[in-house]
Amino acid sequence: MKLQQLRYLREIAKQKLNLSKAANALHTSQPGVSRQIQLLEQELGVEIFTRHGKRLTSITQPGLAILETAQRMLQDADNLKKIGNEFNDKESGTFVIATTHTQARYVLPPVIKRFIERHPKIRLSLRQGSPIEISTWVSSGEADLAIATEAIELFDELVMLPCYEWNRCVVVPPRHPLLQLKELTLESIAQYTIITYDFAFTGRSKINQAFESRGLKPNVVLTALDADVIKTYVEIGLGVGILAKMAFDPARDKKLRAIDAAHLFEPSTTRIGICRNSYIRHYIYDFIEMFATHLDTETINRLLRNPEN
Amino acid sequence: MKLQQLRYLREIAKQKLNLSKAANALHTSQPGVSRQIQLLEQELGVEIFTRHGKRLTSITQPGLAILETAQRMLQDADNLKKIGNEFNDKESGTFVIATTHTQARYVLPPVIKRFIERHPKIRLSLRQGSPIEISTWVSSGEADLAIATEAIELFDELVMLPCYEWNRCVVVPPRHPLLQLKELTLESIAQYTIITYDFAFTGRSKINQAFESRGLKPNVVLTALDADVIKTYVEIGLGVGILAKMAFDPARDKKLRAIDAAHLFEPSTTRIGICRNSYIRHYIYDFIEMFATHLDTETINRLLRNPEN
DNA sequence: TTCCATTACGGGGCACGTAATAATT
DNA sequence: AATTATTACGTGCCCCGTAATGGAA
Repeated sequence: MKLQQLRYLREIAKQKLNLSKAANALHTSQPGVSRQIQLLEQELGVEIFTRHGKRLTSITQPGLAILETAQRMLQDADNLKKIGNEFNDKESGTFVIATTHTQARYVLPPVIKRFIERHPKIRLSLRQGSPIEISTWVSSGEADLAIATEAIELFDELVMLPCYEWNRCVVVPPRHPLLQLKELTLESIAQYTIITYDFAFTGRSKINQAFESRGLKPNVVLTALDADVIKTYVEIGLGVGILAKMAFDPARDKKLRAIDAAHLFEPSTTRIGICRNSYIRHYIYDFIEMFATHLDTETINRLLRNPEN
Repeated sequence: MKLQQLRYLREIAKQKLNLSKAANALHTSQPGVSRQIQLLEQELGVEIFTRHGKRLTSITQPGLAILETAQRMLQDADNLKKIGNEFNDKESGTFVIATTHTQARYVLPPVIKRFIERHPKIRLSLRQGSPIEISTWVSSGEADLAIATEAIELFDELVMLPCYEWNRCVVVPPRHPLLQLKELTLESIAQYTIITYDFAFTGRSKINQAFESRGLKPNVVLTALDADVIKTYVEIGLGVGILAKMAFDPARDKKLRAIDAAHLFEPSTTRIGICRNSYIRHYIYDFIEMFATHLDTETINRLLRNPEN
């Protein structure tokens, strides 16, 4: 059994059973891949794929089990390389953070500034996407870390590290009637059209819950992928915005006013997602601790071992 | 990077850094091993071993990390083969149970009888040893399962599945004074010389605890590795025996009398130890469920994922 | 007809074995 | 002197790439 064969296998699965595409993606020849898969099947004594004549049509039951194990082996092979780099040259390497707009725009900048000051030789990159995309990237090894608020509990191979809780605010144009109220209520908000995050994003479900629990049906006229869009539409008077408090900056957003809404919605927790089986280089530990000071190396390791404590 | 290289690495570590012995154990040549290790070190960019001239003297820090990952990869490689066999021929295979005397002699026989009736083509073997040895075998993959009562919590890579609790009894020759008592007490036992299990065996520590908590210093004249030896010496009048209740069979042990001692000593729990990352063939699930009916496949899988629930 | 997997075949790289060497104990 | 790791060197296997073939859509 060769690691190559497992790489071929993984790529075929990734390319939805198209062997030619897999060969292409791996910059090798079609026959080579075909042959190695056959050899692997022969060695293990089972068919990994079902074939209709000369097409791969599906993965067999043993094939699934094999694929799963193969993926872990390949990840470990990557880990070996990471270990090599780690001790080889501690201060260079790559670091891919997958995150959502809100984090990238409002939370991460100061952290990243400190990080690149401390680790100038690390090639850092940010990949922005939806929570689902983010999780996929991390679990496939394309990214090292996910930072998001929702929907990353779905992936088995990711371990979630709670970082901090945050609340929401309501943003309105200056002189908006809501600014006159002594205390902001859900009922008063519901009188206006609402602009907020898209579903499956930054704690959107918490907003829905709050309104539903009071029997209110808010009129959401626009859902956006990021806070900047929301603010823009609030500015032009399309409605009131509900967004994460950290996404409002009085110095910057002079054309808007924010009203604290912490008492109206459940707080959300932002988490770091990290692939359970991946080797963690020292600068990644360092980054995590910068981002959430309570997550020191020891704590992280404990959480990685016992996911649910 | 080649799996062979990792095998060489693992074997060198196993042979305490003696490269020649490793080459021998793997039925290959010394230079081949040496060379491949060098290539691996070169590829990963770190030294795995420290060398004094031409001797391997120790494993470096990165070497340790590499070794650990390599071992998991090799185990996964084994798992792939197991998966192959599993689907290839469901009813043949091998099954090595590592266990202690007490289990092998008094508990396992009926279970094993049923097992070989149901899976006649499986090559089953029992390996008897001390709890430490047993754990080592399972964690190194030499055995599939450990069945024991103590000391198997020490190995990180083993998951323990609690099977059943058991208590102790005191065995004495016929017409022994202890048989006249209305109720057996630790004080009355302590008046006699005692024969029981060796340290680190079948719940020996529970026995010590009980006496100590009453401020008693029992006079243990003989410690044995198994119940048969204990019984033999009790028969010849050397003292009273304390052993697992299941190790006394009135039909067989006609020259002895047993007195229940469940109220004197904390019960012990017998557990199955299984290597966290190994692929479990269906007949092994089957065996475990025969041994402890509450451990069905689903329960086992859950425990494997969340070790401590 | 096109796309795609498999079979056929040849070349080159590399893993392994034997032999020789060097360094420790 | 004995043990043990490394270097030198040749051979054979096997992986891979090109070309050709055979099924599916």
